[in-house]
Amino acid sequence: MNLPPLVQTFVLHFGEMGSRWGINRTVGQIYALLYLSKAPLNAEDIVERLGVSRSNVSMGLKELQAWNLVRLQHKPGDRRDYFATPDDIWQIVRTLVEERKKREIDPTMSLLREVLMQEPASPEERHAQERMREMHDLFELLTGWYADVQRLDTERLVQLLTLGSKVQKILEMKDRLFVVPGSKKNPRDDVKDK
Amino acid sequence: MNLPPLVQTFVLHFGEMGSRWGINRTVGQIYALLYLSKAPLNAEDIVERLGVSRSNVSMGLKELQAWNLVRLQHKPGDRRDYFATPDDIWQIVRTLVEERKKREIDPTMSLLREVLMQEPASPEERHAQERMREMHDLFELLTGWYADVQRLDTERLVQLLTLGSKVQKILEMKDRLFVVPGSKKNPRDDVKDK
DNA sequence: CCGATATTTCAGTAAATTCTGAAATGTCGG
DNA sequence: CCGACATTTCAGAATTTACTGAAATATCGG
Repeated sequence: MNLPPLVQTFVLHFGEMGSRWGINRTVGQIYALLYLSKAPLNAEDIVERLGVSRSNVSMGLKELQAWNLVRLQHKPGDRRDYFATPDDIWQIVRTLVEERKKREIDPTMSLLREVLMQEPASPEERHAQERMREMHDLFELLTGWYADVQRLDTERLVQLLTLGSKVQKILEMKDRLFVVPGSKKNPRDDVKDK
Repeated sequence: MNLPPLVQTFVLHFGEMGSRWGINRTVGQIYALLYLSKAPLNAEDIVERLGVSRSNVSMGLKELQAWNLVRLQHKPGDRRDYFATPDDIWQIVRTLVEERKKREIDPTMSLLREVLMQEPASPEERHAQERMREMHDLFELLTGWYADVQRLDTERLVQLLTLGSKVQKILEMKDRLFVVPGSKKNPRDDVKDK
C-alpha cells in the first residue's frame, strides 16, 4: 500500500468498518481512497495505491457503481475510466440511506405485508403476527419520516438536525398559542407533564 | 428447522438480512425467533426449532447478549437460562442504535479527531484532511441530533417522527411571529427562497 | 463430594467470501 | 480490420468466517 500516512490510516479504518457492514474490505478501501482524493482516479491508480489486483479493483468499482456511490468520469484524450465521489458529503449520505432502504427495508416491508395477510393457524402464530405488525408499523413510521425529511434541501435539513428535540419546545409553544377556542387548557396541566 | 410456516418465513428472512449487516445468519435467526416468541426460550428450544448445533446457539446467544439485544431470565425450579427480547420494540431500536454508534461511529470519530490533529505534509494530505473534517462535522451533527432525540420518551419521539418535515412550517411560523423588532423582514424575501 | 444437568470452550472441518491471474471481451484510432 | 489499450469475466486459490462435536467447566440438589 502506497499512500501518505494520514490517508492510509483512514483507508485502513474504512476497510475494517466496511467488513462490519456487508461491504468487503477492498470496496471500503477503494471508497475511502476516492473520498479523500482531490482528483478522480482510474483503476490503475487504485491498484498502485492499495496494492491489490487489477481484477479486484474492477469488481470493487462495479459494486460501488451499483450502489451509486461513485461517479464515472472521463478526461479528454484519455479513454480510461476515472472515478470520484460526490463533492457534497450530504449527497453521499442521501445516496447511502436511499440504497440501504432499497435493499434492506423495502424487501422486509414486502415480506411483512405478505405474512400479515395470512391467517394465523395457532395462538403462537397469532402472537408472532402481532410482533410483525409492530415491526411493520415501526418501519412505516420511520420510512414516512424519512420520505418527508429527504425532500428538504440541505440547509433546512441541517437546521432541523441542529434543532434536535428543541422542536418539542416550539411545538408546545404552538399548542399554547393556538388553543382551540373553548378548550380552556388548564395551566396546571403543565405540572402533570413534569 | 421446525417452525410454523409464518414464523419460518420471517426467521429465514432475518437470517439473510443479518448477513448483510455484520451479523451472521444463525445470530439473525436466533434473534428473529426470540422476537416472535411469546414466552422466553432456552438454548435447547432454539436448537430444536432452528436445527443448528447446541454450541452454535451458545455462541449466538453470547453475541446477542454482548449487543444487549436479549435479556436473560430464569424460571423458578429450572436452572436453564431463558432468553427473550424486550416487549417494547422502541427499546429494541434504541439499543440497536446505541450499540452501533458505540461500535462504529465512536471509534471513527476518535480516529478522525486524531488524524485531524496532525500536520499535513503535502497539498494532497491537506485536501484529505479537509474531507475528513467534513465527515467529522457531519458525524458530530448527526450524533448531536441523536443525543438530543434519544432522551425523548417514546410518545414524544413518535410525535416528532410523525411530524417529519412539517416542523419546518412551524419554524417558519415561529420566525414570522417573533421577528426581531426593527429587522423589518421584507415579505419579498419569500420570493428568493423559492 | 457425587451425579445430573447446563453451558462454554475450542480444535478441526465445512462453507462462504474474497482475491488473483489469465483469458476473453470491448473500444478506440488509424 | 488491426493493433494497442482498457475493462470484465471467471475458475481456482487463498483467506476468512461459521459451524460442529467432543471435551472441559460450571452449578445445582442431595
